[in-house]
Amino acid sequence: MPEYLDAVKMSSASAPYHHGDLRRALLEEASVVLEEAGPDAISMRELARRLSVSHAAPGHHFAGRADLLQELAAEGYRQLADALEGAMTGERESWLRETGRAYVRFALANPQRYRLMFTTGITRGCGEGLSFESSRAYIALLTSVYGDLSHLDPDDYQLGAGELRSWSLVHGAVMLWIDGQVQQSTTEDRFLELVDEMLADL
Amino acid sequence: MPEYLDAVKMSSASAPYHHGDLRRALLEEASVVLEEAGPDAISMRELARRLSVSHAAPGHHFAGRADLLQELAAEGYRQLADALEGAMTGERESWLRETGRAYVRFALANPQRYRLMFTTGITRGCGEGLSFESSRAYIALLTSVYGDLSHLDPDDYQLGAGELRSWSLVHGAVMLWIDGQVQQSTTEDRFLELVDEMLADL
DNA sequence: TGTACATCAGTGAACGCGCGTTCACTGATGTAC
DNA sequence: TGTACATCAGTGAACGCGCGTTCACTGATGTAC
Repeated sequence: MPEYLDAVKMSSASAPYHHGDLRRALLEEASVVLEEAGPDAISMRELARRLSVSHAAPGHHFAGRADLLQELAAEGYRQLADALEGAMTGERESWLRETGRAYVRFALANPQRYRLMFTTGITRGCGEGLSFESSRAYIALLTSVYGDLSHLDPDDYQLGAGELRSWSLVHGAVMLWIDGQVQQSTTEDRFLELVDEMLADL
Repeated sequence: MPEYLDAVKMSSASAPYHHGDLRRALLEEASVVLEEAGPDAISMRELARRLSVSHAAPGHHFAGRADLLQELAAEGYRQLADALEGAMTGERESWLRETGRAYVRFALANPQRYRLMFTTGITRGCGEGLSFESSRAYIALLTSVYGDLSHLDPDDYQLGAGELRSWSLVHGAVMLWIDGQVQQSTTEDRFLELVDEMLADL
């Protein structure tokens, strides 16, 4: 029983006037809708419907639809950054391969979240939280390619062939999979094997 | 002056009752809207508005919005297939690199068309025309990787690491660019240079 | 401990939007005789 | 060459949908005294 239902516990069977933690419930339900039907399927009214709440209620917790989507994306970038950073615990030689594996696994576990993060332009003109987390993920990616970044001047950074190659490889594989472009009969396990093979001699 | 305006030529200044070639005009205008604002921005009413025609008129030429989008996608796949096939005229060793370059250039010249083709699921349950052209493009891609495909049994084909690597690389680079994930200050020319570098030792 | 009151998080009705699709219609075109 | 008629490609009004957002409101909560 989710924590935000605490408010209901002691009350009668009829729905309580206050939800308990509608904000969190909205984010959780939005995640469900997201993976069920993609970013476009998320609407304030749909979420309200699913949570048996009036369709104006979400307005008290998010400035608007865009605000909610940014929050979802930020969550995703945080998880992705954590995963990438966590993949660089072993020896330096393994970083590139391991972050690649972690990257693809995150995306395949959260395909529509990944799509939201990378193909909807949600990072354009976004809030601080989102841009902080997405920067973290990008820095982790750069680190996996170059190791130490201390010699790198943030104000003078230019996209390089190294990170473009690695990022394109994982992003491409992931997007082909997510968008159903990979031959139908390929199983997820088989696909991951192929990805590992692809990353082995990166 | 587009050919479909022939019908207007001889008439007075007032709009003629019949358009001339509304079907073609719809496809052309849809291409414009597509590149201006992406696949989601294409609607039958918007196209009708732009062509100064009643909003029900497009219904006489396309079974529905999906039908029109499939036609746009099919056009794209035909162009892509032509470009890839055209890139394999030199010596065998250059095929992979040259098709890669052609692939990326097609996508960067038609970014939203590319998005329509690869990220909207438009090929699922599509008509013959579309699936024929997209197959042509895929076969060209396979040919660039393996050369002769005659030993390959179409009924027994399984996705291999070779085509996954090449396709992921170009698809990934292209999608990152199209979705604005590449550092803003990177120019298109610079990006193409990086892509060529990336493809040089494929 | 009790009460007044501010604040917060809900409700539900309403507005305005754009969309796809359907329908009876009508003007223009082309063909058969 | 002229005329009757079928066919085609438009029109414009209407229906129903879901959406985001706004608004005056009200019920619940928590705090000050």
